[in-house]
Amino acid sequence: MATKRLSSVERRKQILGCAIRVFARNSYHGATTRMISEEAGIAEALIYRYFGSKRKLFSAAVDHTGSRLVAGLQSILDTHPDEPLAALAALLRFYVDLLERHEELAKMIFLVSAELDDPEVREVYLPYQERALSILKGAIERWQAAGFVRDDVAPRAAAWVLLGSYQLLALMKHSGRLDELNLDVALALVRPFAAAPPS
Amino acid sequence: MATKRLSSVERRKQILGCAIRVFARNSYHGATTRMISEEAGIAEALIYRYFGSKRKLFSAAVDHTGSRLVAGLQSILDTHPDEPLAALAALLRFYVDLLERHEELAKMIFLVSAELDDPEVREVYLPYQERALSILKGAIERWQAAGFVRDDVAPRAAAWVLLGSYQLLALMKHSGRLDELNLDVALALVRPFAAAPPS
DNA sequence: CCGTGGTAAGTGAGTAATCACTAACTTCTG
DNA sequence: CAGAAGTTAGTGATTACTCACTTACCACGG
Repeated sequence: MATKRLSSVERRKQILGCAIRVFARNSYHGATTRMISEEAGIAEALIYRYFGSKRKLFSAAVDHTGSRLVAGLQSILDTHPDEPLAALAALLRFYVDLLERHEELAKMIFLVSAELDDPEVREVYLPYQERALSILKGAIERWQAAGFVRDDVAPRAAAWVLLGSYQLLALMKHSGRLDELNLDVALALVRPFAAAPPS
Repeated sequence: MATKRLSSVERRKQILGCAIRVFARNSYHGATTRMISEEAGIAEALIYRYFGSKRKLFSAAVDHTGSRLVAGLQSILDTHPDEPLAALAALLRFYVDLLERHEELAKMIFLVSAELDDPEVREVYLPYQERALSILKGAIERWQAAGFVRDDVAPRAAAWVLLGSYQLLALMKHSGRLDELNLDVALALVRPFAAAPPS
């Protein structure tokens, strides 16, 4: 077709992006390699030159998603080292931004959770989840030491809740109820951490 | 085959049960009508006599799942009308029980969330979700009036969080980390409601 | 008690379409 | 011109779904 010729690394990136979009819209089994090739404007066979199989392509998509999630969390908690309230607000904003401006990535995280008994998916995704949990746990421990967060909060448990918050927002979004995400919900998610009741 | 002859209502129930199991294991697109017929020990054609199409069968499975979820919530909050702590504990136990003893149903809820941009699925599932939210919201409002729950908790927002808690537990379960669900996590989920810090 | 016929329950053998994937080919570009 | 980038035209297997058919059940007349 009128496809421009790309370098192999750029083409790989492009195919991966298109694949993520198609997987997000149709789930793994619902997406076809033909759909992906059409989204990318290339011949179906080219996918196999770059990724070998549909399954490996999906694994690459999961890997990309996980790495973006971890990178996002890391950067947020790095830029607010000792401002828990700002950090938590930024965390929620990060989630919402993911849901609204990077819908494909958001859907992928949800999709991965559903496809989590595929061994290959587990192997790629769970390490990222573990890193995300440990990043959150570390932040909570630091805030506890600084007296920002109640002492009787268990850091690992709180990390689970913060990570899981994303699932709640995603559920609201996919239900078409993200508009209900207001200060009330944010407060309900964040309140248990406050050393003193927030103003 | 050696299939016993059943009445139409019993056969319908049996096929639905098998379909839920197969859908839960393979997601909608991953499950095939052949798999379902084999699970039920019947000819594939019989599925179409009873349900018309794979999609309608899935809708029936979603409907069953939603109705079980709502019924469970309703019964829990009915049996603990003015004991918020007992009710919340029962709620978490209900979720965990769903995850451990009715794995197919648990997986279905997760699966529905992922398939939520299919209009037919939305149409079947969202009303159940709305009912679940309003059941939870009603309970929280009653507890507030009785002084069990802080006044600055927004009932609808809290209902979202309680409903979303299930997603967190499901994520832990599918990650193989349900063993981490201890008092700490339960407390992190429930603490924001307490009028006074729980003992 | 016995057949017996009507009907509901269930099956076998397909259909066209689509799936993931491949081999042999062409075209562009440094 | 060599090799990398990309395509064409298929492969057998599998998909959701259908149709013509058979079997078991049961009310009812004798």
